[in-house]
Amino acid sequence: MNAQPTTRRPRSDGVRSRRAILDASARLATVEGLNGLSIGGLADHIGMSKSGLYAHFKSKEELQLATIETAGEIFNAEVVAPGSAAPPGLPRLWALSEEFLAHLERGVFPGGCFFASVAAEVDTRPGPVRDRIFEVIGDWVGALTDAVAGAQAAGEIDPAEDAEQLAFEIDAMLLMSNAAYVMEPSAEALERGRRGIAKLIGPPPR
Amino acid sequence: MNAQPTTRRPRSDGVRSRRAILDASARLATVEGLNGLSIGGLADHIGMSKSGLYAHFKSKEELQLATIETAGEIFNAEVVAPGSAAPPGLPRLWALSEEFLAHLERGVFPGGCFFASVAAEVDTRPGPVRDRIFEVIGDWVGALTDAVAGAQAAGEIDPAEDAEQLAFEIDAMLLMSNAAYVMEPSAEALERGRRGIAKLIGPPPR
DNA sequence: GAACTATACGACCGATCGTGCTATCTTGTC
DNA sequence: GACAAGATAGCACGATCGGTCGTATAGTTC
Repeated sequence: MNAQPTTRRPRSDGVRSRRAILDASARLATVEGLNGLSIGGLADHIGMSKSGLYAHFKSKEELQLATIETAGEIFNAEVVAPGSAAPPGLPRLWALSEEFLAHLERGVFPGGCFFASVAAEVDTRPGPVRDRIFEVIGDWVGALTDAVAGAQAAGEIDPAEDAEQLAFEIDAMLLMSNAAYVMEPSAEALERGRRGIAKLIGPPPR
Repeated sequence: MNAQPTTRRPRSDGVRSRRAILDASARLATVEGLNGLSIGGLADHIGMSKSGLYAHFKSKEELQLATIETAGEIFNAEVVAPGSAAPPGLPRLWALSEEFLAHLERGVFPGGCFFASVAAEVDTRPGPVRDRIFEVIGDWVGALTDAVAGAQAAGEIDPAEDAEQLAFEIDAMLLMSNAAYVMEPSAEALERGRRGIAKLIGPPPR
């Protein structure tokens, strides 16, 4: 439309602060919830004034949306990207599953899977926050479905199977592992998920 | 310690109010969350004054605990009891699953399964509220496990299977159906859960 | 109908919520 | 080193939070 020939640039310390805020926000939201997380509490947690923090966002909803974006990037970097690095077919499908379980065990988010934690909170509150969360979850399910289809194309999974259905079932195991692991953080919860997935698609290739 | 020989009796209108409060609270908590549900909001919702409502409970935590108890009774009456009425073995296992899916479809709780909704909120907050929720969930998983064991005893499921593992897998399908149904209330979410369970234990007997 | 008390209400408390406004630093550019 | 703009803190606001208190009402028992 037009030009802003001169400065609209953020400052270096500003972007550093913003990153720190959103990083803490994404992690804290899995414990306090997206709505339960208060501006003041978040500011205290990262040693900043409430108004100083708030100056980075126009509203709490914008903070929530930015938090979701950051959580999505973390999830992508910790789970989706390394999982997708595996060769297509069964290896990739198993890699995605194992990376998900591993990110639980690593405690990437203190309250378990960010999107599982947050979806339960906002699933009945229409608005852009809910919409964006559903989008990211849809992308994840899509990645699983694609991996299933890849395994079918490679002849490792019966092509007669409904790929979306199988992705649903695998995701069910992962989500259940997440819930069980948050309740009682032990290897058992993760192992049960693994065993469930193995029952669905066979043992991990090696 | 001492005797209160005479009147400590609640009044009839009191118990009616208390029931109405807890009934609304259990249902609203699946939308607003156990912490997100405010005393004032709940009072407005049932057309009562905040202080009048609050007089029934010593603290918000006690209201939450009573709410959980009420939700447990509802869940029991709507799902566990009718499911357990089916004959032991596969019929009962399938009945429990179908009753769970049916109570989602019936919209018994506007935010889906009460305990799934609320567990995600309190799973990282130690205290009596979390403890009680985990207990009820444990009872539910126990009922599923018992039903699996019953089906094994009847020779309908391979006795070599780990009953707890199979209960985990069935519960995973149900929880995933719940999550999907809350996101998009359509028969597809329920049907996917059914198909997943059928893959685990075979089609429902008739 | 009198006496008792569970119930319900309105007013109010201190704390905290999200959100602005303003002044003071800090950083990057010339 | 001056200067503009970005970043942060201080302060205050209206609303709402969980919670308390005194009081009026209505159900129960005799």
